[in-house]
Amino acid sequence: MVNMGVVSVIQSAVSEQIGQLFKVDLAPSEVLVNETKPEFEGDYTVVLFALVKSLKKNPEALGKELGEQLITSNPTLFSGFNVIKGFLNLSLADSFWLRFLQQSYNDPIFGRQPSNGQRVMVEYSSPNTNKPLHLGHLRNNFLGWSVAEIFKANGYEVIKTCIVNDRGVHICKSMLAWEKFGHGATPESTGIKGDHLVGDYYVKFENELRAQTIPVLEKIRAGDLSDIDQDDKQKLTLFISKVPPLQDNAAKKQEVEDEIKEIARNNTPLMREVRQMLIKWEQGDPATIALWKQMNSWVYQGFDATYRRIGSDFDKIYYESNTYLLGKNLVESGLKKGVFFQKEDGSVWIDLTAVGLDQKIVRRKDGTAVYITQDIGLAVQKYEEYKCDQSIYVVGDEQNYHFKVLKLIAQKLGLPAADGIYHLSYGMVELPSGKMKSREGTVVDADDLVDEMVRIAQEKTVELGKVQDFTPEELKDLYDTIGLGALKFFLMRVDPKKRMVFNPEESIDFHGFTGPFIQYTHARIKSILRKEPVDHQQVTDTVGSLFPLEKAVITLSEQYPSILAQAGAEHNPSVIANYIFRMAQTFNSFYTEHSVVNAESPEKKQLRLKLVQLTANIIASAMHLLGIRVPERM
RNA sequence: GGGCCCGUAGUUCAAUGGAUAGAAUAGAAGUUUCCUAAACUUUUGAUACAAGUUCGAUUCUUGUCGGGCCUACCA
Repeated sequence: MVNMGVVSVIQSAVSEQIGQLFKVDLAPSEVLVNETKPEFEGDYTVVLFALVKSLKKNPEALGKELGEQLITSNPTLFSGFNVIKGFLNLSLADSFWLRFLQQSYNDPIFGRQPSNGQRVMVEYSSPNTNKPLHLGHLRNNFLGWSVAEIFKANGYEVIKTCIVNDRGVHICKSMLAWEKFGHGATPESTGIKGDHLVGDYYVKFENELRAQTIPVLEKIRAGDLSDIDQDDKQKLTLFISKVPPLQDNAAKKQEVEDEIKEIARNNTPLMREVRQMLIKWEQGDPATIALWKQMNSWVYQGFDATYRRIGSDFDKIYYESNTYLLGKNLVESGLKKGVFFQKEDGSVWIDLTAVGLDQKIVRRKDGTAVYITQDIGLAVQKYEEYKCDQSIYVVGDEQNYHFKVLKLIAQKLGLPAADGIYHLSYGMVELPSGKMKSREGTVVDADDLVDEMVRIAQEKTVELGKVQDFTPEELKDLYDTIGLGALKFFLMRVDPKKRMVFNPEESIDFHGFTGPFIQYTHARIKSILRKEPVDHQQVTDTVGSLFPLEKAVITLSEQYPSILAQAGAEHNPSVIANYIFRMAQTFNSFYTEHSVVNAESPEKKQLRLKLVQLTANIIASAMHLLGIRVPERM
């Protein structure tokens, strides 16, 4: 890996000295180097315990010997050391930090890697066209966009894509409800944003469906199955027979009851009508297609506005209506290769029991492709179009199993795209009251949330009254910057893999571990730089030794390139969020303790100006990778 | 029934097997003649439980308890 951060320099130096002193081969990556804890003297610490055994030395002696050897062989790097228990604490020479500062302070792309010739695709957002975006989509969009930028920063060419789920029973629900209850309503006639309008009819459908389910369910409970479809009758009878033995097991009983309810829902007149509509859509019925196009176009107008607002963009958009038939020919070739097998009824399956999974259907008995087959087909199409080395799917963790199977099938089929499949799985966003449920109307709408954040940013800014000379356009821009910055930072500061709780009260806070805190740090630096230009002359050792807080800021700055590498390797923007917060925090302490403009000497002033400029560059760069803008003033 | 994931201060989050488990917020106490106080400083407070591996465990293993997700010829 091309990471010549100081940590890897130390690792190499230790590895080399161990080799010379003890004739032992130790890879640099095996040397454990940590930041020295603040209560001890030093900058970085080599942890020696692991070496003690193989070298047969006691930790103290080993540390002393190694420390002396390191200093004599690297006099420009190390200025001192101490050994406590098994920890070798190394101090790095001020001149080293000054050299680093001189090289980096004016580098606008500090930390970014040159092109590595690799191409990666990031698929994210992937909305359904039957309702507007919500809080969960925001986490997805922010993560996807950010990971794409992080990969660019690590030298990859990136293609951002989106698969729009524009067909299927869900959109038919909105269409049917609009037909029945819409009276020709349009976004223009109602003044409602297109995606919200369509979503309203989806809700209307669900409400109507709930009402229709009640009598069906009552009839089932009364033992009358005459209204139930043939295919469902058997399942239903089975479930009903399961209920009485489960009286003591509330959770299990609920599960079975839910299954029964689901069957009841599917046997309402409304659901029958919706399925009829889907069949008409698949047959290409002109009226159905026209209505579908009409309503989807409303949704796209709405989505476009939201995407523009939150800063999501795509290089290529796929539509499920164009891709849902893909993958059928793969089934044929899979059968020939013996990867798949056919059951008596004609359905095609793959047997994954050998790797601890189940059998999975890949083609229905009626010959149509299932979801996973379409996904494989799309993966192939993507590869043919872009030949990406990696294909990252930003999809919620409820689909972990799906992607595991997807990759396995692709590998068994020997597809060239197979090994590059990576599921960036993220946890659900929950509310303090629990999970968001669209059927219960507890979903936090994306547009509403953004509006609310921006509104609070405005309120707070007006209250502080620091930018009263801004034009109305500048103010609007600033409110957007702060409001969206707070929201994005809040959703990305957590490890993507983990579930997270969104508390509306706390997430609108602009203090502490938040986006605005970091934006504010940037604005204060810019204020200094407006007052005093940076002198580009070489900093020399005559400035005197570095104060702890000066050194702390430089040390953190130096870590930025390896933080970017780590964030990329882990597909994890929260690494950057945590880092940049720590950077801002440390800088603020420095800012309070030491004056830049009124520094003790002209040399110190120039040193600090460079330090301050480097910090501003890093903050702007890191925040950009999170999709967050930083203001000149706030 | 089977599989996967998660339990850390009141709350929301950190911690490649390494030093006395870090932050933020909430609570308590301070800091504006000085580059923007959306800031800074001090302070109270946590590894669900029980064994095991290890010089050393929040981290690895097993069990218990508590939560989530998957296990559809839905997408």
